[in-house]
Amino acid sequence: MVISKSPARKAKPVRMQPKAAAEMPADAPLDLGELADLLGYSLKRAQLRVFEDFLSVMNPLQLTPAQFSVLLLMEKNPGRNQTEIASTLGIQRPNFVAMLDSLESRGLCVRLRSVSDRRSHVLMLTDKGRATLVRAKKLVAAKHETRISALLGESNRVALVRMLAKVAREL
Amino acid sequence: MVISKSPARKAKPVRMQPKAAAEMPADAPLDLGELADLLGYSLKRAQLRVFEDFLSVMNPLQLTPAQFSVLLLMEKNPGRNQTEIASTLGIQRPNFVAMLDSLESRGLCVRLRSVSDRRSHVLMLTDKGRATLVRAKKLVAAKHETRISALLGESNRVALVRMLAKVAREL
DNA sequence: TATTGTTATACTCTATAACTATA
DNA sequence: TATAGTTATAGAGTATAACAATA
Repeated sequence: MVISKSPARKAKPVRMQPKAAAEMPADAPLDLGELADLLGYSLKRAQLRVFEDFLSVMNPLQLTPAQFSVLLLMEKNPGRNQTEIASTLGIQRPNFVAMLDSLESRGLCVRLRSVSDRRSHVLMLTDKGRATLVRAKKLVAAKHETRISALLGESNRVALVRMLAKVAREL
Repeated sequence: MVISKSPARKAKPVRMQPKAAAEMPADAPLDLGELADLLGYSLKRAQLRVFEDFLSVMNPLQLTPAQFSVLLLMEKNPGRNQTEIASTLGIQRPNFVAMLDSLESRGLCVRLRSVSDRRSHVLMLTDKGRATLVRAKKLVAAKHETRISALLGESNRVALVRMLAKVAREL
C-alpha cells in the first residue's frame, strides 16, 4: 500500500533550477502577460485604488463607501425599511444590522417602528445625518470625483461609469 | 446624574412616521440618486458581477480569479520567488503561503529551493499546471471575455480596460 | 543586520440558519 | 404560513508581528 502523499506544504522544495536564469535582470518588474488584458484584473485593482482614495478623502467624516451609500439611499428614499435599503445595495439583511447600529449610535439615522407594519423599521436620516451627508457629498465631489475626472477627462469618466453600470446590470 | 444612553441598537424604535408615505408606490425600485454617478459604486458592482461570471465559467477547472492570475504570472515569469509573484499581485506574503499550498497540493506548481539564495523558493508550473492554464485561458477567452465584448463591443471593452488600468496605476 | 518563507492572529466582509414578533 | 429584524456563526480576504533559516 502506498503511503498517501503528505500535504504539499510539508514536502520540502528540492532540486533543479530553470536553465537560463542568467538572462533575466532578476530585479526587473514582472511581465503581467494576458493579465493586463483581463477585465476582471484591472477592475479589481482600480476598485481597490478608488476605494482607497475615497477613504482618505472621507477621513474627516469617518464614512466608508458602504456607509456613504446607505446614507445617500436613506436621503433619496425616506420611509423605506431595512430590507429595501439593504437589498438595493446588495447587502444581506443580517449584515445590515450592525451597519445600522453603527450609523444610529453615531446619531446619523434612526429606526422608527412602522405604523402600518409593526414588524418593519422605517429608516430616516437625522438632522445630523443630513448635515453630515451634505459635507460628505462636498468632499467627494471636490476631492474625489474631481481627481478622477482630472485623470481621465470628464467625458471619459462619464463613459467609464456608464459602461461599468451596464456590465453590472446586463452581464 | 444622567444615565448614559444605551447602545442605539438596544433602544426600541418608536413613534412618528414620514408625512406623506401615501404617495410612494411602496414596491417601486429605490432611487439611487447620486450613487449612480459615483465611480466607486459602479466599479464595485461591476467587479462583483465580472468575478461571478469568471467563477461560473471557470467552474470545471475550479480556479478563482486570484489563482488564475498566479498561474499566469508563473508562466510568464518562471524562476521568480514567492515574494516577487505575491507583491506583483498585491498579495501579502503571509497570505500567499496558503494559496500556494493549495495550488501545489493540486499538482499545478512546485516550490524549488533556489540554488543562488537558499532562503527563497523559485516557483514553477508543472506540466499539469501548464495544461490546466491552457484550458483555463481557452475558457476565459471563449466564454468570459467574449461575453463582455458582446455586451460592450470589443473597442469599448479595450477602452474600458485601458481606463481602469490607468486609474489603478495613476490615481 | 536584513530578507524569505512561515506561523499565528485578528479584523473586515460576506453568507446562511434559525429565532422573535408580527402579519 | 410568511415576512422583518435579529442573533449566532462560519468562511473568505486581508493585514501585522514575530520566528527560523539564510544572506
